[in-house]
This record gives sequence, structure tokens and C-alpha cells, in this order.
Amino acid sequence: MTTNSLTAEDLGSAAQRDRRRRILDATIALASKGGFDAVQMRAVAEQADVALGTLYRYFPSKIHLLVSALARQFDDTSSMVGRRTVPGDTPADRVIYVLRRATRGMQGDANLTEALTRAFMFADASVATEIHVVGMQLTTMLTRSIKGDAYVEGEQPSDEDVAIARVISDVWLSALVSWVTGRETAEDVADHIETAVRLVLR
Amino acid sequence: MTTNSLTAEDLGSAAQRDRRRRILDATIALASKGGFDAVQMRAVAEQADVALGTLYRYFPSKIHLLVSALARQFDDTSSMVGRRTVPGDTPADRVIYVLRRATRGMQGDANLTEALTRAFMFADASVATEIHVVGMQLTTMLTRSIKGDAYVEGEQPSDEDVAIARVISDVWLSALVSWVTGRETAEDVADHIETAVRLVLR
DNA sequence: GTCATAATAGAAACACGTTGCAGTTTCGAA
DNA sequence: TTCGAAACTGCAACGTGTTTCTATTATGAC
Repeated sequence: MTTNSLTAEDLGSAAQRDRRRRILDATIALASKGGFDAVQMRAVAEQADVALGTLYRYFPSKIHLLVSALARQFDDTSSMVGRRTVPGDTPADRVIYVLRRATRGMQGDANLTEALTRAFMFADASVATEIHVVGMQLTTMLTRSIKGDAYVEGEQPSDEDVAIARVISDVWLSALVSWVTGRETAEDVADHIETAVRLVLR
Repeated sequence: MTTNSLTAEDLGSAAQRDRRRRILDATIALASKGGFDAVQMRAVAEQADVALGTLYRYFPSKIHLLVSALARQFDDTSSMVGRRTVPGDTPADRVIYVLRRATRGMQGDANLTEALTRAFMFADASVATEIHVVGMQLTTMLTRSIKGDAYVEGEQPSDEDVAIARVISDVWLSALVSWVTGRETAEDVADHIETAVRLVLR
């Protein structure tokens, strides 16, 4: 294994950085238009204007590609949403507010959500790094919501808060899967999440 | 659509019932040996001694096949475990006991677990029926554990118990995915589940 | 500027899920 | 028993993820 695939850290020249960007752009565009099935490697390569072999040099599988796209999306969103105080009087209210917003956002681009969620659920250990990043972003978002105004930048949340955030993440992920696979409606998902949040944050 | 696929209810002749059994046996055997990837439709057909087209007549996709296998496994296990009182003094203890047993059982056949879990997470709306069956089995198992000796056959569990069971199912499923995809160890999973159960059942 | 090395393009080939089809067998009704 | 419909077999073919290979182009050391 003399030549590895290019990672986010080790992006060589400007041309390579640009190729990587074009590939992820094409991925998002295709996913947004037709979901997981529409993200076909040949189509991504063509739309990004790279050869198929090059695509595989940058991302060793379709799953890596989609999870990397997910990580970039998360980065973009969280850097935009940034550090605004979460409205709501109780932890439960704040968490529900945040999750409702997130869920609504994902409903707005159902195909993209389906593609990224499926990839996330299918990802194996070789994608653990990217997955972990996404998990941390989610936990941070939730513990911040739980603490509300009491949140202090850099301070460690309590073990219990982390445990609660984790349970809520799990419920949210399950609900997301139910939704993207067409087994539950958006209302089902919202109700289910709200019930769960009020249960663990009572 | 004049000819539908054969469902579990509409199993025609004894020969057809036997074909179905052979197919599911072959599926479990292959999954147990090599996981999701080893369950190849041609291999299943050959091992079950049916033509590929026949396999697809019984199960319209690999996902249907695997989820049906999962449902049968669940049936077998729950009919074996049957109606034995769950040990433990508190709901949390009983639920943890049951989940530990289940988790240990799945670790004992990691490949099979990986295959069935992946199929479950990938299943779309066309598999909703089979999925629903599995979900009900899981919920029943958990509500029974929560109630312990107070459980009465045929009695409806309370809304809160169902909600709790559902949250625990979600956590368990997420943990399972983390484990089968190699992102967490079995100990991680056990700890995580125990924390979650004590949180919602305090 | 030259040259070795790595990166890319382009295209063929492979693997496996899935579909389609022609011929054969099974099965139930008359 | 005979007949027609449904089920089954065997096999070829297609689509898409993945691999592989050769020729070409970009890059960086000297």
C-alpha cells in the first residue's frame, strides 16, 4: 500500500483540493435530486469532470463518499448556525425545539437526507473517523440545548447530560431511518421524538 | 400484477412450505458463515436447491429475504424462551437482564447478526410488514420485562411502558449498528445500553 | 530544461443483485 | 385421465459498484 487515498487533512495541491470539492458538490447535487440510488459513481465522476479511477482515488467507496459529504454538510451548517442561544424554558423544550428545526431542515431535502442517512447506517469501521466527528457534533448540539443559557463554552457537560444526549441521538437516528425508509411519516417522527425527550428529560 | 410473491400466511402446498424453509435455512447458514456479503442470491438458490427465479418468487429482494429470516429467528427464540418469568427485582434490572442475554446471543454469531442488522436498517417501505412484526416482537419482549411478574397475558401495556420500550429499542438498535459496523466493542454496547435503561427506568 | 515519479484519463472487465424468457413440471378442475 | 394454468428450472442479460490496466499528463528535484 504505497499510495493511500487522499484524506481531508492531506489535500495536496490546489488542483486536488478543487477536484475534491467538485466531487463532493456533484455528490450532494445528485443525492439531492434522486437520493441514494441516484448517487452513481459514474455519474458523480462525469459531473465532477474526473475519471472514475480518480474518484476512487479520492474516496475508496460510495459509502466513504457519502459520509464525507455528510461531514461537510454538518460542518457548513454548524458553522452557520454557530453560537446562538437556544429558545425554550426547560431542557426538554429546548431540545425539542432544536430537533424540530433539524428535522424540518432534513424534510426540506428528503432525497439528500435519505442518501446521507443510508450511507451513515451502512458505514463500517473504515469510516469510523468521519462517523465519530458527526457523532460529536450531534452530542455537542444536544448538550448545549439541554443546558441552555447555563452553557459555557469549553466546559465539560456532566456524565448524565452526555448520557441523555446520547439516548436522544439514538432515538433521533432510529426515527430518521424509519422516515427515510418510508416506514413512518414526518408527524410520526416528530411525535415519537417529543415523547422520548419528555421521557428522559422529566 | 397477476402473481404476487408468496407471503408467510399464503404458503400453499407442503412442497412450497418446504421450499420456503430450505431457502431460509440456506440464508441463515450463509449469513452465519460470512455475514451480509456472503448471502448471495445465487448461492442461496443453489444451497436451497431452487432456481434463482424461484427464490425471487418467494422473496422479491435480498433485503426481504434477510428480514424474513430475522423474523423467523425471532419467532424461534421467543417461542423457546416462551413464558418464563424474567429474573430481577426492578424493571431496570429485568430489562438489562433480557438485553444482556440477547446481546450475548448475537455476539455468539456476529456474522449472522451483522447480516440481519444491516438488512433491517436498509429495508424500505416495501418491507414494512415484516419490519413491523419484528418491532412488535421487540416491544412485547420489553414491556413484559418491564412488568415482570405483574405481566398478564393479553393485557395491553400502558402508553408510558410502550414509550419506554420504544426508546430502549431505539438505543439497542443504534448500539447494535455501532457494534456490527465495528465502531464499538461489545463492552461499549453493554455499558451504553445499561446506562440508557437506568436513565429511562429510574 | 530534463527526467523520474505520481496522478489522471479512458476504457475494459469483473461481481453480484435483479429481470426476463423459453421450456418443463406440477397441480387442480372437469 | 386430460387439459390448462401456475410454478419451477436453467440460463442469458442488464445495471451499477468496484478493480485493473495502459497511455497520457502534471509535478517536483536536480
